[in-house]
Amino acid sequence: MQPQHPTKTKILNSALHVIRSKGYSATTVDDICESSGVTKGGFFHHFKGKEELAIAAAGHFGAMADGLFAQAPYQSIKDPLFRLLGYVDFRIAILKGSLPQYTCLLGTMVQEVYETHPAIRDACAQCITDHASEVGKDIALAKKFYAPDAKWSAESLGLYAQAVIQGSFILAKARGGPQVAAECLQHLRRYLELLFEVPPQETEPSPGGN
Amino acid sequence: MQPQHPTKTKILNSALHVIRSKGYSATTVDDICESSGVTKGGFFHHFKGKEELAIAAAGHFGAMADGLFAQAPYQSIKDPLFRLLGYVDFRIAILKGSLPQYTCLLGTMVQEVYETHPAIRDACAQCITDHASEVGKDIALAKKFYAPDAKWSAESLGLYAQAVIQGSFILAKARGGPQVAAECLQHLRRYLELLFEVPPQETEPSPGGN
DNA sequence: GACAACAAACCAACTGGTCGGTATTAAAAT
DNA sequence: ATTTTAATACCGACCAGTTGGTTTGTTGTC
Repeated sequence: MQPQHPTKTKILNSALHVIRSKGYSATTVDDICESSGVTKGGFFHHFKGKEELAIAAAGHFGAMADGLFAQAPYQSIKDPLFRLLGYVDFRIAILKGSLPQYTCLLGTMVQEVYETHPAIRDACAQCITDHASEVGKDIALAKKFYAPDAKWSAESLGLYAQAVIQGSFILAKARGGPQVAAECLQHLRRYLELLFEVPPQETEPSPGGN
Repeated sequence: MQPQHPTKTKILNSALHVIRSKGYSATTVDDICESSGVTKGGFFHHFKGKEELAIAAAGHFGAMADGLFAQAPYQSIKDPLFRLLGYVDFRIAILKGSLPQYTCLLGTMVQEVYETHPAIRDACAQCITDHASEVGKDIALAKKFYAPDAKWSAESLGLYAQAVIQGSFILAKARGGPQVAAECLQHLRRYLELLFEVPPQETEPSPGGN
């Protein structure tokens, strides 16, 4: 939101990476201090404690993700259905680099702290829900045009997409690489194509993109 | 496998529950000792350390799951396609009780330790893969009969199902209840129906009853 | 009396968090 | 213009409690 202090941002960015690779409980405040080049005093000046950091990190991650998807090329596609498919393709495309780079902080954290740290859980849940309903907007539009009488709700399909994404990250972690995740997202894409009865070969109605 | 010492089994069962509710890193050896009524000496008599416990717990969980699904009622369905759909329905049906009861230990642990404890990760990955390929058997059979020319592989669809299941657990944890998970699994079921072109209303070809 | 199965006191390393202090900047008072 | 005040940002030694793990001791059984 605000420009924010560079030190605080550095801490948050470090938290993003460290927590995604070690999990919340296993990352120590010292880990984050070392990784961000801040001392303990500095850390506790900006955050009341580890839990507050986690909550802030969830928000930070959510904001970064929002920006990433808002500026992604698929947003220029006019048709909501193909924009939706573009979203899935984009999620496949960003499965690059090391696991902690493309993995989701929110899914990682909720799973660990859902019972022990309700405040962190709620922060994660909020961000996930927001993202799901953002995607859900396109789903709702696509439904209106292509499958107005379908039994399923746009909201539940949006959540389903997130479930697939989160689950594919788990498999990617288990197998040590993003290939399974990509295959899972291909299945998700196929499901959407089937639901909306997309003609088999039609990939994209040539918007303006590459 | 072997009858195993009752104390060891008690420890493993406690580990199952405690780790699923607090995660691997956050559960202490003392937690498990207290929860299982064993002292530290007893614990370290049976396990070299926390990591070995986690690996054993993964195997224990996998074995329990194997038993659960092997004896589930849907196994009596003759047709592999409807047996597959029965599997999904069964997974929906067992979403009862508190979150740590129906949640998956393997998915919880890999996500936390995939980088820091390769041995645990591999144990989890093995169990998940085994379960996926067990389900994959029915998928392969169903494919042979109902969709022999489909482009997707039975293996990838089996992994996809696991991804959906794991992801739906994450959403359930975030939202504090199993309802989202059930809706996600309904989408998975619908995907399978669409892939295999199951007639809309046909639910089950009446095997031997519920 | 040997050995597995446990009990429980104990330990060194680590963890989240505190605390007194310093550097820098900006407003306020002179 | 200069001094005073004060607030912010940051440092790093320190602390009390916890952690995984060890050690020594006890029990029961073959």
